[in-house]
Amino acid sequence: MADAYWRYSEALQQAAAAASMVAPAAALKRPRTEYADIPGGPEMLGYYPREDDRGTHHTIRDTESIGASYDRYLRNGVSAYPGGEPVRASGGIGGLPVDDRRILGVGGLDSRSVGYVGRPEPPLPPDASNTLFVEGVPANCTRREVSHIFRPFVGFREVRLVNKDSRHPDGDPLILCFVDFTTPAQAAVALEALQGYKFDENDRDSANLRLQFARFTGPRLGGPRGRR
DNA sequence: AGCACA
Repeated sequence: MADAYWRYSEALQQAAAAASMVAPAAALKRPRTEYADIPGGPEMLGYYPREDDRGTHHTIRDTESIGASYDRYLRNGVSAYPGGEPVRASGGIGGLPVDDRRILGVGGLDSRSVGYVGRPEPPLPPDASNTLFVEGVPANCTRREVSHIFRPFVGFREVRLVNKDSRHPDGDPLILCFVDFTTPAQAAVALEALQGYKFDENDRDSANLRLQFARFTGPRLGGPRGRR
């Protein structure tokens, strides 16, 4: 898992470096002659002894070229960088099916929850609800502990734990968990991010969380077995 | 479909 994460970081750096190398805008805005006579010029980027001559403009230019490189990187995608295996946007980190688009695009249309890089929000499933149904919570788990897991997610409202008897007479008591979010989109973010979350990373039992959208109880939704 | 609270 650490391996996958490491490769991801490396891919980002290499992609950015490659993009800046070939970006024509960068070549135009950085004439070789400017630091051809400066020993170790490229390493001195951002440092100018005579700031009255060079400061402002060059700072802006550097920012622009970096932005251009990043734009190019975004357009081409991670898999465009030469060499190495492509890193997929939905690549699982340590087996976790984490979709970084959903994580980065937290909140989506809701301007109050903007705080990350804006990305188009993936379509929500038709059964999406603002409440998550969570299975796999250990029996000795407290409400406070579950809250610690879900609280960082934008739109988190509250968590409810419900004790249920095991179907088997000798089984451990089961804990059902419901987590409320403000919007279904915010619930979807937490669902994707915490799917398969290992509650105890040491315990061999390592209860994994299974998250779904809570289904609506009671008479509605087109009758008892209403499939539209 | 081991889905409850309002």
